[in-house]
Amino acid sequence: MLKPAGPLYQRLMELLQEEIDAGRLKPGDQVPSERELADQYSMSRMTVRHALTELVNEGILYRQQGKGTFVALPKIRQKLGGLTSFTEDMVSRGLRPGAHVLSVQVVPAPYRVRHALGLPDDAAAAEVLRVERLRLADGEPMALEVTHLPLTRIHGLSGENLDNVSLYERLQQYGVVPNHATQTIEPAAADAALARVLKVREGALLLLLERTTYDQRGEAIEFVSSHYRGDRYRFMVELQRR
Amino acid sequence: MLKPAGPLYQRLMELLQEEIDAGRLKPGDQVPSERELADQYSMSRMTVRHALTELVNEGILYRQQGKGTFVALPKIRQKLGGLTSFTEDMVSRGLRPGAHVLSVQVVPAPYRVRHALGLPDDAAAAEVLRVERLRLADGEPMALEVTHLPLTRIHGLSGENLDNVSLYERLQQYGVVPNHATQTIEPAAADAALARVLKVREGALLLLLERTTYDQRGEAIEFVSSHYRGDRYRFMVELQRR
DNA sequence: GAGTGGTCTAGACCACTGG
DNA sequence: CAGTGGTCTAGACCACTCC
Repeated sequence: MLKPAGPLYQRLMELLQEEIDAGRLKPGDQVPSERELADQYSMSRMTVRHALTELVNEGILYRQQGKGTFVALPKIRQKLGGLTSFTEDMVSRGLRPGAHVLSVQVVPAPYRVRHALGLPDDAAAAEVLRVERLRLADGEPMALEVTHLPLTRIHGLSGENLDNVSLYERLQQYGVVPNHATQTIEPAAADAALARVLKVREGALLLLLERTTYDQRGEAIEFVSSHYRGDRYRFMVELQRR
Repeated sequence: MLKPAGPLYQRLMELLQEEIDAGRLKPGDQVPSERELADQYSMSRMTVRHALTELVNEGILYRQQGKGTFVALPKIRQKLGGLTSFTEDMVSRGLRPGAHVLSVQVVPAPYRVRHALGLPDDAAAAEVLRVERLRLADGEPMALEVTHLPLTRIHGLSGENLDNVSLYERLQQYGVVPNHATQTIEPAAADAALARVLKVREGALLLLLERTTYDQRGEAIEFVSSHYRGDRYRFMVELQRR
């Protein structure tokens, strides 16, 4: 039966999700037609469609005009191109995340950072908070992460207490809510400095991830440059056809 | 005015898109309220909502309950985690794509490929078409790409005429339509063989991309392993918060 | 209180699929 | 042909924001 809380369409979504999780609806199965569901749960067809549309967008169901709505294979049901923090990323891999803050400074933004964050083209006027953190997984070095935050958005955030803390969670307290990001990935090799902090040999394979994160309005809120150990980290992404 | 073709909500989407492209609606601007648009174009509010919801999903607009609907900054409006072929990828980078087929064979699927494609755990029973192609951009080597296709889906596809052709386009003729994919990315170094075909020095930095592509039903249709030149290629992805 | 988006109804007709 | 999803209407009330 439908749970007694929240919008109707969300309750129907949960109900169908549970049917699938419990195996009562298996991949490839046809779900009841929109008119049947509307009758069965005493709601209008538009409300049923709302629920089904959301589940289709999440890749849990798929529709075929004239035929019906069906349960997709489990593989689809992974998070698609999800924007996650390092903390969330490690937890989802079954690792214990951690951080050591190596340095926190207010610096004039270099050209690349100004460009990524959309700051004025005047280094003196464009100051950013630069946070350099060694990211750990199960206590071992995983990545060296350098975050640049425009000062305009985070007046109070000084550099204390960033050990073992998700910076994303901290930013939310300032009303800075990540919505989406663009990321580039390229191969790199460890120089002497990187080799020392990451505990790998010089020349070891690394993955350089550069990410610009935006809020809902499309305003840049951080630029992060991270060197991940190639022997410990493999980047995963879900791609969706349009 | 509204164009005289296709569903109403799509015509409204196009109209708003044009207003934005033409600069008559700028980032941060509030678009007319749903009730205003409904009045103005003589359609129901639900139809207006349908159009706006799609544009919000595409990251072109964003909504704030109680306040209004607004135009997002242009940065958002890139393709989000789009599943593209090598051909499309190169074209979007302004490069001329090409391919040299190095080998086409029917082989028993190795363990990794069987696993990725969800084939039976019996190498003899699980045969795949293995296509090895050198991918070019502006005539220069960009990547060595090894594609594995389950034979069950592509009875007629023999190995000819795959030069300078999008394999995706060819697959569509067999009713095999890519819908989404999972991809992993890790750093690699060129061994002697890779160095020779990619025209880089041995030990040069590469990016190893491994992709499993699925159709709408969630059935795996290909497994591709590609070594990209690190000096020419940088992987880009858009991440979306959920 | 006025205006916004969020949810919901009870119908309708069209386009596509399959027998 | 019957059944499916795709589009559309003309209302309604709720939740939230701002004044």
